[in-house]
Amino acid sequence: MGAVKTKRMPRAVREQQMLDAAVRIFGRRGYMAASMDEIAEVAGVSKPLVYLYLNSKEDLFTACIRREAHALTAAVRAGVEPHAPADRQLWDGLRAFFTHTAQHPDGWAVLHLQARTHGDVFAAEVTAMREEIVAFVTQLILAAARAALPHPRLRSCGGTPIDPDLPETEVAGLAEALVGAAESLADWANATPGVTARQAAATLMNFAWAGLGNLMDGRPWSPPVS
Amino acid sequence: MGAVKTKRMPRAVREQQMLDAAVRIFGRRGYMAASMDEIAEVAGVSKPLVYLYLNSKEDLFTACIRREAHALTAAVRAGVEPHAPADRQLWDGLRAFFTHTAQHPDGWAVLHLQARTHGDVFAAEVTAMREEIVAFVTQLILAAARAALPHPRLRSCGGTPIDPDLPETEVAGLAEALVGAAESLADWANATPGVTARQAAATLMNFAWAGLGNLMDGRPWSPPVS
Amino acid sequence: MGAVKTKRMPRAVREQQMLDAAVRIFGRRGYMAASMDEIAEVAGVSKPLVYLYLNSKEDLFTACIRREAHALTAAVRAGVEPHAPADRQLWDGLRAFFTHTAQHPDGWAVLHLQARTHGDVFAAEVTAMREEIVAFVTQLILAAARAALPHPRLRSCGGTPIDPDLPETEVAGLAEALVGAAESLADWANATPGVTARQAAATLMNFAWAGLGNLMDGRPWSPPVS
Amino acid sequence: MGAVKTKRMPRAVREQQMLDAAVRIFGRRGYMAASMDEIAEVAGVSKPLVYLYLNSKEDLFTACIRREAHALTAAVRAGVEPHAPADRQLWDGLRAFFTHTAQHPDGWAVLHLQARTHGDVFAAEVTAMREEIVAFVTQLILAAARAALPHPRLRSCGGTPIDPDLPETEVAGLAEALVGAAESLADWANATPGVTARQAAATLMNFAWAGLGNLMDGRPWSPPVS
DNA sequence: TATGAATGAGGATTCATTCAT
DNA sequence: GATGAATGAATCCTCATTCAT
Repeated sequence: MGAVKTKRMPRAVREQQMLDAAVRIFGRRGYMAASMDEIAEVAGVSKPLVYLYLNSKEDLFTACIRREAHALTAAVRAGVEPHAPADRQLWDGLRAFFTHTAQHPDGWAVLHLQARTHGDVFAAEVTAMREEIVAFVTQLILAAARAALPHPRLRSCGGTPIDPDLPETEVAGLAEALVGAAESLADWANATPGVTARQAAATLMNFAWAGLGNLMDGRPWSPPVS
Repeated sequence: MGAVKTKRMPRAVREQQMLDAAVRIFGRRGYMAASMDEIAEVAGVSKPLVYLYLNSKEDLFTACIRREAHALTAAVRAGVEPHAPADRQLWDGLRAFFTHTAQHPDGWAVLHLQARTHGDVFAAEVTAMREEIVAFVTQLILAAARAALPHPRLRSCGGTPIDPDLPETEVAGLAEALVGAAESLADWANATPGVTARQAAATLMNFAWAGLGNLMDGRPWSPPVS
Repeated sequence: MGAVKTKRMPRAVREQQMLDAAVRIFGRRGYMAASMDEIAEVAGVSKPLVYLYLNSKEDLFTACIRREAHALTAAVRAGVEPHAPADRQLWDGLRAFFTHTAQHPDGWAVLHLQARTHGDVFAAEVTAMREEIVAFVTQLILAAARAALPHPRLRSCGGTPIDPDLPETEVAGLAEALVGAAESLADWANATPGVTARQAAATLMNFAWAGLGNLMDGRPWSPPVS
Repeated sequence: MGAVKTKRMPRAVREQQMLDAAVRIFGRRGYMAASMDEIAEVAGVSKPLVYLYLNSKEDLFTACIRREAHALTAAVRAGVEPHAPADRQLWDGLRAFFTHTAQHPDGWAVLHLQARTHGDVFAAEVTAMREEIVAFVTQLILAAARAALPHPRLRSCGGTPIDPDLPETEVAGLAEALVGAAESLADWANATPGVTARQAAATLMNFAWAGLGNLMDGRPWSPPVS
């Protein structure tokens, strides 16, 4: 069942094998339900070796989170051209994101489901990554807002914050919503056969960009007085 | 510690005490880390009684999920006027949703974090609720689309799906995105001091309604040819 | 092999059974080599019950030390008449001591061998008891010194310390030596067939009270007829 | 940390380094708590080399005991002049003993604490050494007795045992007591700041040679000026 | 209705020990 | 002569679950 038993590998290689196995098991069973026994077996290695290299279940899980977080952000970064217009950057980033989550469902489960559910220590680890992404999205939103400056309602105000209707908290909320929607769609795309990364990205772009566009146009939805 | 020890309560009351305790512990510790011992203690009851009434840890957790799911959907339903216009319904529903999740953080944690992380059996339980909400949102989207029917591009088509540009999967994706964004914002609002349910709802309405509005207007964002 | 399996005992009884087993195993195997498994088996009980009642191996060992220390000091105290002359008190105390250590070899091993060898926490536990005994002996030595006051060289000094030749550290050293000798003789008596508690006590009285020098002078201390 | 890593040492040297490390670790952590890993690290050597040279943990511990036992008896022997009077021999021997134990606390811990606590095999090893010392002390006691022969009560008996009041067991007990007192005082002196080897020896000489009774008579044994 | 007493099963972790180079 | 790589076997401890009353 486990990996083919190859003996005497250099440490670095074995460590990757172990992380592979761990991500798989943690992603499928959950942090607590995962047993070090199973992880070792899937890694094709004895349990003591796992401890020798990775110290403890906690450390192993942290290592998984870090590796997967790094892989995900790297994938997104690699998909984006830094100097493209904001909508293009978002589109590219989302495609990269959905592609990666579709190709690494266990890693995505580790990040999105498991890490946030098993203690602040682990949660903090993902939060760091998430904040990086939220910051990236926030920047895109602001860039888009700046691009929309010629709009009459905005033209007049040349300072910062760009728009009184877009205070910091509001922008943070928008970014949060967008990221949350993306995360949800990733699960949905993985669970719904026939939905490609491209389609998921298109759906979200439609949803978000058109919405944000209107926002920038100064036509925000306004709550009833109630 | 735990509930005051009162003897000989009617079964229904005792059961609620147990579920209260269980939701609290499951929500805070997670399904696996929660111990029946602690739950019984917090409930102010002996462990065998918990088993007598609720059978097993699994059943207890399921009961928690059901109760909290029911409470949440009931709260949302209670907040919405069925015959109001779609945007009003969405606005009311979101406010009810954010209010409830803010007031029942442990219940929300059970539904949003724990139930989805510990096996398909539990996940299915939330999925049912989620689908109900997604269906509700889907309906609102379609209602909005219908309301936009006078629009030239849509007028001509009288069947279902209403619009060739809005096939079923697309609408499902949009609803999914909206719900996902709402879920994320609930966490964000709970974690960010000073963000009220109303603000969270407004943020999401801005984000979503304006976007959907544009969509209905036939100005969808279109992906670059790449 | 273990105790007869009797079910459903009140907690206090079971706890004593567990301590009995633990003292036996700890005394024979040593703290670290003793396994909770074996202790549970010898106690005729499942392992979880041991943990339920006594928390951890450490706590269990501490409980053993305390119980045995208490039993030993109680035995010595019970053997001594508080108002008898010093030599009589010493004689009685030693007999009680050697009798007890002979009858509870495992308890004695726990106190004398194991507790002192496995970490300061445990050592401190015995040290408390030992200091009590050393204090008792110190008192006897001082009492004897006072009784010897009529001696010309001592008569003249009526203050404290009674004798410039017996400063505090010196007396402490003497008491330490006596107690150490007693401890050693307890092991020796247990290991040497045919040596009774009475003989061990007599040997030590001779050694300590009369001194080897006096012994040579043919004036050995002789035990009262009792 | 650990010894400086020097490569390619002759076997004998390496072995001593290992024993040094082992005595230190065994003395401080105890036999069972000591790990071969730590010993190897402190010795500045890889674990397989330890096994290559010393076979097993058991053998390593035995080697430690032997080396330390030998060192201790050698130190005592070196301190004693074989043809001096008995009291002088005892005095010198004790001083050498207390000096050595003070200078080699880890070795002393191995002999006095660890070796006796972890199984008969090791205990036997120390017992051998102890018996040698007890025999030496026994001889001194007998020598002293012979020196006291002119005493009326002893003169008449020319056989062995020299004195009906000093049968073999009795003498053995006295020697045992003296050795036990010495061992205890060694611990006490090591633990009590400001107590020198000389003072410990004097205390024990007073105690043993003169006896508490004589002490009270104001005739304490006094160390030669040396 | 309610519980004190009890356990089977399993999980994380460590350690002495050995290959293969 | 020396070591990085690897493991079988225990050990402590916890937990969901059930009797017997």
